[in-house]
Amino acid sequence: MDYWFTDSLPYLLNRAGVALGETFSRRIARYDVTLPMYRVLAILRQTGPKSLGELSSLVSVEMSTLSRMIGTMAKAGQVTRIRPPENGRVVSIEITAKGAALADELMQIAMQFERGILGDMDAAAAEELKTLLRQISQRIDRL
Amino acid sequence: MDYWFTDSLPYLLNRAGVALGETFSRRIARYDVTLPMYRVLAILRQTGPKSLGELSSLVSVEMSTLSRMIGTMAKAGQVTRIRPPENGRVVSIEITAKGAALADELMQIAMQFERGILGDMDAAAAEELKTLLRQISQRIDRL
DNA sequence: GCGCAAATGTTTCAGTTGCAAGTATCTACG
DNA sequence: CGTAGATACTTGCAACTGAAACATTTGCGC
Repeated sequence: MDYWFTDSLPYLLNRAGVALGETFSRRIARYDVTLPMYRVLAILRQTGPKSLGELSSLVSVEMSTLSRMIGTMAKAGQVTRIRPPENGRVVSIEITAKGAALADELMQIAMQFERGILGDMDAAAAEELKTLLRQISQRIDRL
Repeated sequence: MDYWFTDSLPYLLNRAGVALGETFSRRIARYDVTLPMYRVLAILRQTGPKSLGELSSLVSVEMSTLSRMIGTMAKAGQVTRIRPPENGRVVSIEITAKGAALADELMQIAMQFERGILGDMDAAAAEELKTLLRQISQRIDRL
């Protein structure tokens, strides 16, 4: 046997991802923000308005799910939906001042969290890890 | 700004994990097996019978969800639930011959899939990546 | 310009999930 | 022994999800 499932990339990736996600979710739960919501806030905050479709692929969430999520975030005053006059099909999602403030606060927590995880890990190794993860995503998209 | 969300570890990890999972799921869909089911089969196949609780933590799935999943897998004749006489609380999940054959077939696909992903990536780099992922999981469990 | 296909979101509905409560078994302690 | 508490799993129920149907807008071919 030259293949060990528990040494396979998808398994290890899923395991680490779920563990990270659960832990971080608990840490931001008191803000009444779920992890995917945080991702939306962070991306809007750092890269400006996005259409639903763009957001969907950026945060890896189904568009129908995201549509509803944006609805509740809009109700909470964190984002707004805008129909740009130049293209009535698209919905541009923009972050509000309130949402931006929240995003800033949460990103502080995320920074600390990531530092805690990478901790004493070699900085170069961490960078290498990230590069590999990016390569993997790209490779799959192209597959 | 010294923090870029889309360069953060949880984001990259989730992105790669979701992409990998979706692609592989599609590839095994014709066997009527979901990705978590495949994980259960592969683990049982390679490491022998496990209790529900053990399986739950190994495949990162809630026990209640897993309990129902094992129910449908049992109906499909892939696994059996056994109450060990020496401990009536536990349910030992064992893979059947049919399940084992299926697991073998799916693991072949998984091997090819992983080779396709890692592709021309440096073997040492891939090993390093896996080591880092293991470290991250451990570090979180201990956190 | 007009009709029709494609693009982009939203809604509906059936199926799934996760939490909390329930059940069964075991263990420890008086 | 008997009973309180812990452990391991299952089930009920409300909330959530994804696929498909729907609605709206745009752009293409004629």
